[in-house]
Amino acid sequence: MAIQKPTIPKGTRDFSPHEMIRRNYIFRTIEEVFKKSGYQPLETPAMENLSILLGKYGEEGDRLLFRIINSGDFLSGIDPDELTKMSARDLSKRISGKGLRYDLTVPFARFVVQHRNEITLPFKRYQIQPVWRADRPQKGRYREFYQCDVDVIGSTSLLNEAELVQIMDEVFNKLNVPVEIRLNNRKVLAGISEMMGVPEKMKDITIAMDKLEKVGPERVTEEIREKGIPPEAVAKLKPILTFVGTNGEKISFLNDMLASSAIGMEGMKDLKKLLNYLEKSDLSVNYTLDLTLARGLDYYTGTIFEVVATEWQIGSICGGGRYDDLAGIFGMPGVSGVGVSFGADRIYDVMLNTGKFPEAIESSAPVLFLNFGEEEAGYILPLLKQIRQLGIAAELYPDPVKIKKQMNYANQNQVPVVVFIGKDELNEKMAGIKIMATGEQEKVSFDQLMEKLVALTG
RNA sequence: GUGGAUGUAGCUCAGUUGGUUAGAGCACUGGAUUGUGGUUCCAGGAGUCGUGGGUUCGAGUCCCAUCUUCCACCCCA
Repeated sequence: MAIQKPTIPKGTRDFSPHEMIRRNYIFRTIEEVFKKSGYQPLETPAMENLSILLGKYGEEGDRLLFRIINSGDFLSGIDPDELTKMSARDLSKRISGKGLRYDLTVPFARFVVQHRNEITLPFKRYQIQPVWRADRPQKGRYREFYQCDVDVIGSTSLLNEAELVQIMDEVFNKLNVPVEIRLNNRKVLAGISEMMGVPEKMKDITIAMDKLEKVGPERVTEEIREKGIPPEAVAKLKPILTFVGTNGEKISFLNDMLASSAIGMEGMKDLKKLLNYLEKSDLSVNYTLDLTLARGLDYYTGTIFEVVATEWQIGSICGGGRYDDLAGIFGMPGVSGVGVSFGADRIYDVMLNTGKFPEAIESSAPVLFLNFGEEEAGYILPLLKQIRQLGIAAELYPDPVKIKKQMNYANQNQVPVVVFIGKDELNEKMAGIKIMATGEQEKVSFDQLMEKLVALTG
């Protein structure tokens, strides 16, 4: 058999030890913040039944779902004549019943409904797992990527929204990534389309509005007109597109604009309340009311969030919102949830490109014992056990190869402290300690060795 | 899903209008230094030129297909 070069599927990646150390730093930081606010861990399967996933993310989302072909003879029961006439779309329905999860929110809603008798509402959970989308890969866009979700389900209080903003604030503070949090409310967007007299066109309008920052007001109104919305309706939207002001000014402006829309006023009430909570939350991050923020996922109904890094353009690095009906779709109506998702891979890209990873997280073990031979190694084994019991990561080079090579290993792995115990040291009952950064070397008695290593690595 | 670029050693890249055995730097391995890394010097290994077809006496170079990566659109973390 011909040897073929090994490859991995499009849009997937391997993570080297160097990358994993940095990725784990991100995951750890995020998880700590989640835990501190009382969220509990949850994991769900990589695959879900397609009936759970389909129709939750809009038409585009259905297209981007990875489908898993049925096991066994998946063509049995399909008439061969029929097969040739079938569209790829219809065929996929017949031969696949499972798909890879597209996000963590829908599986969470499914979990809540399925285990409703085992959990108490409100239920707060976090979930850090990969998701898959059959999108075309680009910068900051992968087919397999990690989401870090926090959600609370079974509470309509806007205190939950405020808590999520606090979490975003703390996470990005800890990671030292400057961001701007954008807020909006789907009810306000519904109010805007109602005010325009075309409530049924809300989706078209919001998708177009979402592009305002990118293409400008002219192109937005143009796109909306192309969707068959009458000019007098478009004219009503214009002042909203061009309005500039503080959060407070936007609120009072919209209050007047949406006075005739019941749902719009409801959204305004929510926004006002949330902004009021946020003022009292002692936040250090910038948060702005962004009337053009739409969010693509179909299931959002209330508050929506999006976070962008201010120092590196890569799209949103965190996003989410409130969903009133997701549990209802699975047969548990009247249970509202709200949550946000941190995009770990994009956060990694931002931190990498803006140099935010701390140096201190690099080294795997701070102490390396050099290997001078069988006898010396035997002597080092109990020392290794001792130092590890003191909570310091340490390793013994496995082969008695040239010291130059062992030193090079220490250098490459950024080991800060190297311990020499060879024939000479055994005779003197002294250990050599070398500080790699400075090149300094000293000898200490075996009695003092542990104490010295603790001092050097503490 | 639409449009456009890209691919030569582990990495970053040279390679003339198609013409002998495809090069460099870094990295790696060995030596100068039989117990001391990050500097220097010397030597060495390493490439089915993304893959598969085609044109040609002859293809890394031209043509077609396909895959990868990247960019824009769509959409999104």
